[in-house]
Amino acid sequence: MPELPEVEAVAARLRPLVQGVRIVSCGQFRPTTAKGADSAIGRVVERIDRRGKHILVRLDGGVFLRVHLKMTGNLTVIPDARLRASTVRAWFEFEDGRAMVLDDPRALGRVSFHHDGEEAELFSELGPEPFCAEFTFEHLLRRMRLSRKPVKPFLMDQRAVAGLGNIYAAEALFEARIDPRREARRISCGRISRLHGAIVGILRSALDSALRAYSEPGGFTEGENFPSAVYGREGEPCLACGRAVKRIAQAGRSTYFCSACQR
DNA sequence: TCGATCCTGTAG
DNA sequence: CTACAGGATCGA
Repeated sequence: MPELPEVEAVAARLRPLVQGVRIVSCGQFRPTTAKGADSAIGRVVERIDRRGKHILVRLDGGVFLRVHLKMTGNLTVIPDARLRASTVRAWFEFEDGRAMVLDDPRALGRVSFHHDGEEAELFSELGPEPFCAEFTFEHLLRRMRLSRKPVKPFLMDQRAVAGLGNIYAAEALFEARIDPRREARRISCGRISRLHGAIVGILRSALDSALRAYSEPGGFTEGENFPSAVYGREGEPCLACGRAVKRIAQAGRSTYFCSACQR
């Protein structure tokens, strides 16, 4: 489920619920789910940050929990730590009886405990945040010139820019009218400029709708999010030209695109 | 750079 | 039953 916009929405909803609360116990589904989680016991949550698709739960004493939701994870607060859904894979009980839980049917999501000093190394391969000044057209150009990957797997690998996944990479390439199969380094300056704008624009509007969806009373309403132009629309008419949207496999993932509009 | 792998659920 | 899933890592 989550790319940068959804992860940011999860973090935003968490913030007011956990700030200043002390963790008194924790548990996990399997020892690989939340490595080092016990070290969080007795600490107070100071802040929730996000870096790419990672959620950082800052704790007192210069440490943090890193949470990655992978495909189907969700990080929420439940009112009673004892009443956990069967899909909860890691939980952190608070003094007041509530709990922050990693709920993930597919159990791919991970939590890990770190000292602040490890942060730089932890994210040394992670590209800049798409909404930060560091993510410029020049930066994208430079990175693209170095990669022989097809541009869509290139965008998904988190090193050129953090936070894009299978949906928004496809959507950005559609908006920029670029063929997802094209080698990154063989794409012209003009197209890269369009792509840069499309990445920021797509993530911006997806973030807006994710924040809206998460703030509504019903909570998280999946699918009601961002209306896709190409993702998941195999065989349906391209919104620009009417020809059928295609689906191909790239690096083991589905890629949706319009072979007429994207060249 | 590609395929297998981690996991479970759901759609066809 | 098989295919596939809004992710990422690992080894060949």
